[in-house]
Amino acid sequence: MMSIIQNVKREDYRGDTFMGHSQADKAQTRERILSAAARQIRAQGLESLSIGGLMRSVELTHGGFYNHFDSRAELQQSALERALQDSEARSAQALEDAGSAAGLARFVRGYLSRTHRDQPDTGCAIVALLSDGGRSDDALREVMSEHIERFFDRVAEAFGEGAGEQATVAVCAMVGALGLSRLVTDDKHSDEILRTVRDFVLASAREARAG
Amino acid sequence: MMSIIQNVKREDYRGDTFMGHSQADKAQTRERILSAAARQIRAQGLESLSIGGLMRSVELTHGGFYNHFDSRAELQQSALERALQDSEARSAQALEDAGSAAGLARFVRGYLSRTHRDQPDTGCAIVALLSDGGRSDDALREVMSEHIERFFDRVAEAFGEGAGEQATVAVCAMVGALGLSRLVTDDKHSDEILRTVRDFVLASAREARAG
DNA sequence: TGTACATCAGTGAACGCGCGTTCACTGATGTAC
DNA sequence: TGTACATCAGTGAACGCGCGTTCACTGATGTAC
Repeated sequence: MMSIIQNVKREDYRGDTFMGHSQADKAQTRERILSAAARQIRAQGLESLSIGGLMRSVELTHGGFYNHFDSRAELQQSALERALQDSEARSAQALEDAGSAAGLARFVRGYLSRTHRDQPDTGCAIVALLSDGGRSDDALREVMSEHIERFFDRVAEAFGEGAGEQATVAVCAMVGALGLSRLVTDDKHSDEILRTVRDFVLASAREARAG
Repeated sequence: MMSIIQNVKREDYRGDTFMGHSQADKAQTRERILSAAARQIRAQGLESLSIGGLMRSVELTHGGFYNHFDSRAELQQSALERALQDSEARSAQALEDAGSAAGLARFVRGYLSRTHRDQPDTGCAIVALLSDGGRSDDALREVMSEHIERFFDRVAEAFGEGAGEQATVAVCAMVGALGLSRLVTDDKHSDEILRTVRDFVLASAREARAG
């Protein structure tokens, strides 16, 4: 009986969630935990990470956590880095052809889209963790700061030479708009904030690249 | 012996922290707790509120908390409202003569000052709790949303008729700039963000009021 | 190819700890006479 | 004015609970022969 049940479970798990015991399997499990954590902190904040809840969300039990991370603190740091990388990769992709005006416009439209507003867990970690950053220890703060600097640099590059100040304003306006649009409960006003700032940034970028 | 010590303590407390037992005394104690909580959540977030820590910070013991609030949840709501009112009162004061360009300029300079950046606990609650808001229950979210709407309205009014979009951009840029300036660890860059956005908003306001 | 053994990812009970909350108690204040 | 009593803000021990962390154990996998 027991072995039948076990076998059935094994079948179900194969290729699904259960990963076997090879080193590659272990790395894959770690990846699933980390990926879930990176989403969790963007949705609910750095302090919302609980080992029990996180492991449950990837259908494992809490004890196994320590096969992959030394402590909750290490997880927080890794999850923050992952969350920032995730969102950086996304914007990097959009800005890939940053030399072209189209790339920049595509990035701005995506950043200030309703989709981005409504899916914080897969979106920009800087906005998702804007208030959390200042409350963390120096190591976490430094990680955030570096990614923010890169964000500014990337946008400045896309805006082009001599438009550094316009790029700075654009980044601040985009970050503020996304954050505020997520809190405003009136959908129409929330949409309007996104639209208004999007149009402003697009116009500013056109002007910068033309001038 | 005991009574002497007691008397000494009473003397020390008189007019200092101990408040007696009248209704006014009770209200004053509640006020001290609430005021500390409103600063605490701006410095460390809504979830950082602990009854023990809070009561210790106003030099009382945890048990007495329930003479003033029903639960931690009620405290969070009250503290959030207080924090938002605190910061709204500040900006209202600066914008008091919003009809004059000087009032608006004073507000913008104060909002994007290093002082404001370096003292989140007494500053704008919207920025301090920008990421926390979305994680709270509907009641707290609604409170934040209403204050955000008022913030937009106030600034729009100061910008004047027909400059609603410029006002929207200004609010987003100010919120983003303050939040980002708090995370950037390089002081020079942090200052530069504040300065750049301040100059942009001041110019935008001048233009709006002139046009 | 088949068998015996070692490895180690994952399990789940157990731990100490800090939290929110309750409650019996204290003692200074305000009130009634 | 002085005295006896009621009130109630504040105290601190105690509670149940969920958390991070540990650890003895399981059993599927990979390896040695």
